[in-house]
Amino acid sequence: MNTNVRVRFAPSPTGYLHIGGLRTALYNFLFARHNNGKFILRIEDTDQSRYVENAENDIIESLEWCGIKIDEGPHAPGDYGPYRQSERKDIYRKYAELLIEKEMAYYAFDTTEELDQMRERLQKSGNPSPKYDSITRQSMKNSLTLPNDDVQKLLDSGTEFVIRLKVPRRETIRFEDLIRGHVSFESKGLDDQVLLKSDGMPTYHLANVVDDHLMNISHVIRGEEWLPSTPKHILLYNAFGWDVPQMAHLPLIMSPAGGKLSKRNAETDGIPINTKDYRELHYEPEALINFLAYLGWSPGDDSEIHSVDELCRLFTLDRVSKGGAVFNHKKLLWYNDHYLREQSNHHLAARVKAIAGEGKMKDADTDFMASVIGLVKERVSKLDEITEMAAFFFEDPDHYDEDAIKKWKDDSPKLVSHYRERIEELPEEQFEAATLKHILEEVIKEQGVGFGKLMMPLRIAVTGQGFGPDLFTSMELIGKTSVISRIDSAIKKIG
RNA sequence: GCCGCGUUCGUCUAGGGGUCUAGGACGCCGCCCUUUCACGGCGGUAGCACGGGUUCGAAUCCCGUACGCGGUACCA
Repeated sequence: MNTNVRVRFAPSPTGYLHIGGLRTALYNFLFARHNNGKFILRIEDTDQSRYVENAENDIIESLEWCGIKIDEGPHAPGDYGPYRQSERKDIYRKYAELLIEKEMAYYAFDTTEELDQMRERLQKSGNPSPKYDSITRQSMKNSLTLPNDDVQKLLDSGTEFVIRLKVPRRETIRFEDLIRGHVSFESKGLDDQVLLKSDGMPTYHLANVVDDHLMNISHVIRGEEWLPSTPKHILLYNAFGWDVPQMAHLPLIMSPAGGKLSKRNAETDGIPINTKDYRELHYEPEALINFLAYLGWSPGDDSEIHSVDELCRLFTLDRVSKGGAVFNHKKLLWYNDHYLREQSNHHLAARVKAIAGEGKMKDADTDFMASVIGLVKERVSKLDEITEMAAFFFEDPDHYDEDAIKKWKDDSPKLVSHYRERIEELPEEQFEAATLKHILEEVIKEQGVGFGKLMMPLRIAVTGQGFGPDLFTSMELIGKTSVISRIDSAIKKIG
């Protein structure tokens, strides 16, 4: 096994950490851990026009929330920094110029307008995707067509320029993708990619190759959207005379509506798109991670539940699938309720209190809250649902559920009143589930009715709902005084 | 349009020539449990995109077709 595995997650800070990006990070992390390697975070902030202030922090916090630990990155010093590309600007320029020396790249002075004109002209003559390539570059303004003196003059006068990769005219570029196997591209389909922009910043293509080499990256594991630009990267590695890292292109995460999971088509399906949204909506990070791990990968057995540590042990790239995977929100919820139930009542009690709004729930006794949670936790799939489901333990019902109220019949007030009389006689310390149940049994016997005839109206009176946890245990928890006053107001309000 | 990558139940997947009348999970449906709603247990529904090869034998290998997705920027 390779002992020098170094992989990187290289997001651009143009927004919050996308759920697809999170999975890419996760696979990189799992791969690194599985192979005793390093997981590196590199911030690809070379597009200054798209920079978003808080993005970098969000990326780091989101990864941390998920239990993905960064070995090297902007806030985790290592031997290969800096880990922000904007801070490496000079490096790229040096390497771009090296390429010019090697005649693998050239200066180009074309303005945006000239580029547009070229594309328009070519499009008119029937070329649907005009490229700046080995043919068109001959009629453009660059150091290949201009006399050396003119080039020097332009450079000296501070004229804006870019550096472009000189893509060979006819060459087949092949590489072995760890997930897809043999992949090949013809160079004639590639354009002379800009490597260094006119603002002096590198494009992704240059920066990524230079950094992966300088940072000693062994495996490039990234989304499939990068597959078509990989031949350009191979060309660059070859031009520099560097070894090409192992490549692995991950299948995309798709929206149920089809297409790459994006803000527009995912949120209409109720799928949060940013990792931060999952945190704010109180999803369990373990569930998200477990779910995401299985979106495009499986260990090959029938298992479904694994902790991050187990995933590290199990994860291998050869078990990553090739086809895109549709995000299945229901399954995420299934994972979520699994991880929720795994937690102790007391632990959950503290968490619920922390997220509860101002009110009795926030100030509740933790032991009491834990008992309540024991009753409701198997009925919810997300933490915040507990606050809704458990509300009646803390507050008297302020309204009665419409569907439930249909079970409140003409004889309900009478039956409920009988029960009320009986439990009122109970001393506080005997206000217990078993006793409460026993009394109900006696009442229905005396009245000659079935269980449900009293049960449902009682439930509605006490909880306001037609469903919920065991009523007797619930009443015990709510307490005698409150239960009786709830019965009284139900009889008054519903009739 | 061109280039590339894909295609097993609705969804995520197992499967790498015979053990596949294709296995698991989510979902859905039914039954059981039950004071309700859940949990749980049991059972069920549903799939190898299509057409050609190769082979004694193909979900598995090859070639087409269709469909899907991605790319086609001085964005990543």
